[in-house]
Amino acid sequence: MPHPDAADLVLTDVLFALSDPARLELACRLTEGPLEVAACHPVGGEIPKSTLSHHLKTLREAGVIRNKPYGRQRQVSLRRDDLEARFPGLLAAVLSPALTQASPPR
Amino acid sequence: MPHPDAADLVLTDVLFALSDPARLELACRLTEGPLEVAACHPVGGEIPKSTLSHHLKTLREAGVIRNKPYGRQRQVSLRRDDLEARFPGLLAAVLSPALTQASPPR
DNA sequence: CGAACTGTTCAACTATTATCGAACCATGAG
DNA sequence: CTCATGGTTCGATAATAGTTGAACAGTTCG
Repeated sequence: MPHPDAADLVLTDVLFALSDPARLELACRLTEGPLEVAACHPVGGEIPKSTLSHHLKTLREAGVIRNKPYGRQRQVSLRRDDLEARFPGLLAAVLSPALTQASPPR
Repeated sequence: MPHPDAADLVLTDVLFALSDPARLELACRLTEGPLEVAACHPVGGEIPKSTLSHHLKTLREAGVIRNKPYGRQRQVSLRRDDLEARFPGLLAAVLSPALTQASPPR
């Protein structure tokens, strides 16, 4: 299961991966810590496994997340350091408005 | 020719608009100042007018650029202040790596 | 007015992306 | 080994995005 090197991250690929509401929302939740794939379903409700897996693949191939075996499941985590090294400030700038938008208004 | 209000800018739309290499490169050039549409062609070479107009539409509808009549042509400009107000730091985080990537490597 | 100039819109086509069921693969438990 | 569990991959279809020529619209100049 291939992950791009930190130095090879492509900005347009990262932006594209985060330009989908479901993927952006997941990236936000991953700032809290790693999740198993089963916990990566959108907040609204369950989606088919294959659809979820496709979104994870998009994020992984762009270098936004890491997806590694973890016992009989897999652990999904945000590649914070790699993203910060390659695109300083980007993650904060993208996720902070998304987080405030997600939190309950008032 | 509709432009979204600054308060209505949608993050995923902005990210999507900037996730295309040609559009991202144009956004970079617009940091230098406004351009006429004819000057918005990608650096590599000319593209059909209708294709260029389509990319400008994508950027405009996302709220990244403003496109206003200017004599017999149109002036294209970056909506820096509006973007900064809605998504602080985003533009800098996105364009600074793109700018260094564009400048001659050494 | 009428022609030239600058861009946008339209319509058709192509290409990429999303969605989802079914088949498949690996791991751990019995 | 066998079976259940947790996820990925495959293949087909639907939806969205990109590309482009041609037609159209606004502005300026003669």
